[in-house]
Amino acid sequence: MASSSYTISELASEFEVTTRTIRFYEDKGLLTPKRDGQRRIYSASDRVRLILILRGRRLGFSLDESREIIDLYDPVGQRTSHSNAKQLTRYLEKIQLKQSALAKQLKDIKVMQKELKQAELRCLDALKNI
Amino acid sequence: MASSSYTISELASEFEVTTRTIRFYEDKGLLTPKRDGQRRIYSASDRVRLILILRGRRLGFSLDESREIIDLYDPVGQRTSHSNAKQLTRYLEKIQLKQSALAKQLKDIKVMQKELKQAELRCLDALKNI
DNA sequence: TTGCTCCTCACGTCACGTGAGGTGGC
DNA sequence: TTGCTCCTCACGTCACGTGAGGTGGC
Repeated sequence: MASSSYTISELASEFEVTTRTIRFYEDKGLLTPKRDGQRRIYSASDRVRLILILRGRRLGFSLDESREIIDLYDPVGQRTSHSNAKQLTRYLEKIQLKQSALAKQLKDIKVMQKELKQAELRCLDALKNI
Repeated sequence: MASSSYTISELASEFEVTTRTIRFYEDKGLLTPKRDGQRRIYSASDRVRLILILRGRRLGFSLDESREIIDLYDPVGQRTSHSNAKQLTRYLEKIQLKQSALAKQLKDIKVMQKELKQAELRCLDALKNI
């Protein structure tokens, strides 16, 4: 495959964030693009990490939580820290914690959707009766 | 029904937030409790507003967005601002905007759940093969 | 008097927004 | 030279966290 690299403004416009936001994530150690002189060069994997960070952001995660999520996606076995049972169990617990947090959020969304639906109906009804 | 009023610490412990957080919402005009001397007295409707704010917070909404949500729940017809078709249409549009935002968030959650499930399986598999 | 809960500043932090001022190659 | 995109400070903002220091009634 061809060289898949990106400039900061390419990523910024693709994901509709400011360049400041992307630089901020680098400052916090979440992204580590290469450099061409002063210019930042982002790889395909940098781009994937950014996608994960921004999805976390949309769900209200802190950067530390997104950092964890990225670590959780890291394939098992590619890191020596996962090579023993103790680490794997700890890792599994973290995954399950995130899962229950997501389940709770899903519940919140469904409740809010139901309530908005009702508000919509009340509104349509009021419009009809004008 | 009996007097349903609450102290700040009662609400704080019920919803697991700090009293600072609740006072902050008052500072921003989202809550307007009565006073008994210096002490704040929260009504049942203050409590409902707090519930809505905190649900918004769990979904990553800003306080201004939560303020809008609260307004959207406000029953049609109890506010004169809704008495004409133009206002009702504007209101309906806002509801539908929120609905599509929630739909997007729901999608994000489902993707993340799927990925965490895969990470969980990889992990369980690695544990089995130790 | 001691505890407890409440209160009001007020400075700190996190995740950026928003200029200010400067550089580099078509 | 002019534009464009990139860069590095650095101060501002939002949503609180976290003490500091003080009050009031059992």
